[in-house]
Amino acid sequence: MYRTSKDTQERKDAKRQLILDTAAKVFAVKGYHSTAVKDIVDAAAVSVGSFYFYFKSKENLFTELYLNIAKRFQTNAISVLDVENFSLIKNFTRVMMANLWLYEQNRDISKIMLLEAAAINPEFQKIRAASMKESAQTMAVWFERFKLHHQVNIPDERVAALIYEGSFYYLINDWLETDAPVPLTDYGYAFCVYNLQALKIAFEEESVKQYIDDVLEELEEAHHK
Amino acid sequence: MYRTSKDTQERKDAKRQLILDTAAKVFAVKGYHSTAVKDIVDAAAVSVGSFYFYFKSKENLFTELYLNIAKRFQTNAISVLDVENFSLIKNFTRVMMANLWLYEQNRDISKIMLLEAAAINPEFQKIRAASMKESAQTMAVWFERFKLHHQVNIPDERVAALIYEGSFYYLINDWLETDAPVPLTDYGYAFCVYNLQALKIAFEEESVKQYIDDVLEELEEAHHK
Amino acid sequence: MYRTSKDTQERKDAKRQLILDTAAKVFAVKGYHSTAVKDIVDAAAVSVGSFYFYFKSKENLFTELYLNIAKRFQTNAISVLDVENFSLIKNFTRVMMANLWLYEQNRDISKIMLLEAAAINPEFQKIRAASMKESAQTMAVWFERFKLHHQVNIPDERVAALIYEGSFYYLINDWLETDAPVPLTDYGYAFCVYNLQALKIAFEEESVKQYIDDVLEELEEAHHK
Amino acid sequence: MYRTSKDTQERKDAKRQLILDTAAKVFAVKGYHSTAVKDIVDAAAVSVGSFYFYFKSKENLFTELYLNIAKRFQTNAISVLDVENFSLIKNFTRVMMANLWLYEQNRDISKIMLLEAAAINPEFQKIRAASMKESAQTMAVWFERFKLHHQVNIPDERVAALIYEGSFYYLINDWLETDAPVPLTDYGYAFCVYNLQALKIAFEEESVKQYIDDVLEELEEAHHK
DNA sequence: AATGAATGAGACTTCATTCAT
DNA sequence: TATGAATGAAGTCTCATTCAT
Repeated sequence: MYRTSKDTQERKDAKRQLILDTAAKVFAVKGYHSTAVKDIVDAAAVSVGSFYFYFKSKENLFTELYLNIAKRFQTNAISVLDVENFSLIKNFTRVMMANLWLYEQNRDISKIMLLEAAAINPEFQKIRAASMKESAQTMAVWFERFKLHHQVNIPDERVAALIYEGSFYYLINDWLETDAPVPLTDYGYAFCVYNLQALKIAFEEESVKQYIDDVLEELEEAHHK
Repeated sequence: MYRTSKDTQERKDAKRQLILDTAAKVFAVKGYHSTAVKDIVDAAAVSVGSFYFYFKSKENLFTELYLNIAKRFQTNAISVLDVENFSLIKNFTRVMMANLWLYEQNRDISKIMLLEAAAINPEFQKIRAASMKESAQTMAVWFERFKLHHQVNIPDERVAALIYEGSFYYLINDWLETDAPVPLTDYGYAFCVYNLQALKIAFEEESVKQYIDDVLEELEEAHHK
Repeated sequence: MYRTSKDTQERKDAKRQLILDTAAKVFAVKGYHSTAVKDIVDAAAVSVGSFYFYFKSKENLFTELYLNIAKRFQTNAISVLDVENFSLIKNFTRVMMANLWLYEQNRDISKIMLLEAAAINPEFQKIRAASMKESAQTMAVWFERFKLHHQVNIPDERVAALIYEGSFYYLINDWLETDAPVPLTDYGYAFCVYNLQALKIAFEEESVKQYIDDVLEELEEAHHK
Repeated sequence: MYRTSKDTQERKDAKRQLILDTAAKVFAVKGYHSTAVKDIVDAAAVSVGSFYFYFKSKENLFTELYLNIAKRFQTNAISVLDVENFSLIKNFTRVMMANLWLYEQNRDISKIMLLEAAAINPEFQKIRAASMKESAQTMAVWFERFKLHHQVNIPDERVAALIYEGSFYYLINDWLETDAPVPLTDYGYAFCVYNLQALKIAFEEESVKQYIDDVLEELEEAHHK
């Protein structure tokens, strides 16, 4: 019994993950409300019973999906930081690009984060609001540090953080609506410039361009390993 | 025979509007999907039959609501422009504030625009996308003009327009989630500064502050008439 | 007041008849259950209120329509009889053709009689059954008389009457389903032969053909006056 | 896991059939349009969900019911034929009686076939018309063969087939309306005589009576096995 | 662990009829 | 008489969840 329990656990985990991944795909295409549990289990080739063995409810599954993704985004942004050796400008640019890159890698998931999550139901709003607040908070801390070390002009860090997040999400959102999307790098530079200038950070265009190329290359490399 | 068709028409219009307004309120509280037609008609104290006499379907009503609002925002922004006499900076600041002000006036409606509209169903996405595209287009034209007349730096107007819209919506969104919201003017200045700087427009802080005060006063005045 | 009452009455009757006629047309196209009162009043360009001023209910209107038609058919058949001067064969042939002719003249109405009337609701069945029984009874009396005056073989008049009616209705029914119907005379002869033979009545083909031509001519003539 | 898929399948089939049979009964009493899905599931003691698990819609169920019956009637008629050894008269008589017998066995279902099916809705008319056309076609082929082998007089086989079908359905129809119906044999002879004579087929009364008795006995026997 | 048949609350919508004008 | 806005009961169907196997 004990010898097989590890295998069993692995199989369980795999099935759970399969349902989670499939759900993400289906939600992205049909939207949360237009997706029936049956749609998910059919696509994943598992039974309704299994679905409810692994997840308490449809909403529960969605919440888990949402929080998972939120975490991944946070992690991804941090992965490109090198606080010790890089300048704030470089780190900021790298974070912006890392986030754009991650969304580009996961169109399906992005749609869920941005479009669906907003309208599940009043209860879910709280979860979403908390997650967003946390994310903005991280940004606000950054902006504080900018103020300490740079010649910047940010009347209100919290507002700035929100605006930054919004600018990011809307850009992505538009990109998701477009069927044949433009490559990320085209958006990237304009996006970085807009936000760097918004904070009144002085930068050299060539440096920023270089930072962008570098971080994208790194991310691709890490991804293909 | 009905006394005068004018009376009747007026009563019809009033009832239709009542349903529309009530629906906006209920949607804002419960969300589109959690709101049953029954909830709306109960809140408006009309019968289900009346609902379907005035609107083809629940989704249809929502679409009308959405497009109405979109139009109002467009109109409101234009109302504060004075292209002949005002500088671009002044006009831009006024437009930004007019939009913020309108959302502040209509919390319910705003919630619908931003949160619900994103996830009605795949068909509705098209309507929403078209509306958003139009809105961004207006902004992009503005940014073109900035480039002609000012010392600015906008690598890509379309991206800039999207980012601007996003910055706006996210700020509002956060404000909607907060139960005891901060007065608009506090957000306003930080918001204007962020976006003016983002375009690398040189401005004097005091002038911008003055523009903001002026336009808010005007809007209030026009509103109370 | 009194002077106009006759005019008023005429106008009332005309409107009532208009609704009745229009209803017949709409029922024929959409069927009783798929036809809404609104469909009828729209087609007749009258108001819902008027409809309920003249008729107690939708079912009531249908019943009246049905009984009207049933009566017209009875009357029409009788109109071609000449009991004194014509032989039974001639009279029978003339009746068969008169009925076929009347249906051909009123496709709409026929559809109602045959297809819709059968499935209004359990209550209406009684009305319909009574009407049909009466019609079959008339036929049964005829067949009695055949037995007295001719060399015929009819084991059971009631069954024969039913069968005759059925043969008639089914032929019409098929003709109604066909989009480009064959002219009546083509059906007529085969129909008459079938039923005359069924009763084992000896007849001369040429005479029957002549009877058919004569009666159709008469009916057409009477119709165009 | 379900013990055996065979058991499960059997239970599924049984439940499906239960719903089908119950629906037939309820439709026969209340008529298609007056019967709510709730009426059927209550009568069958199953849930609404089950109804829609087994059938796509109320109309769908009805169509299946209708086509099933149509098929059974076709099959039943063929079962009494013995083309090799029996004369055409004998075979024709046997078919007529087999059909009458089957309706007598299934009053409920018959009512559906004859009365309800005519007025479901315009779309269903096509299904019904096709089914009836097929049935009449079978008969027309028979009549062709009569012409080849017998001294008959059928001016138009297609019309004759329609008339025959009509005579049959109307007889049954009347019998369905009557609360205390006459035994079948009483109808049977008169019916056979009418149609044999209608085709001008010479026959001996005693033989036909014998054929009738024989086939009814056979059918009863086969039925009780 | 797994299956999928079964459940039933609840959603949307229609439409015959009423009634204020 | 005439109008058509208003009503709400009733109908069909969906789907998240449960549970016997």
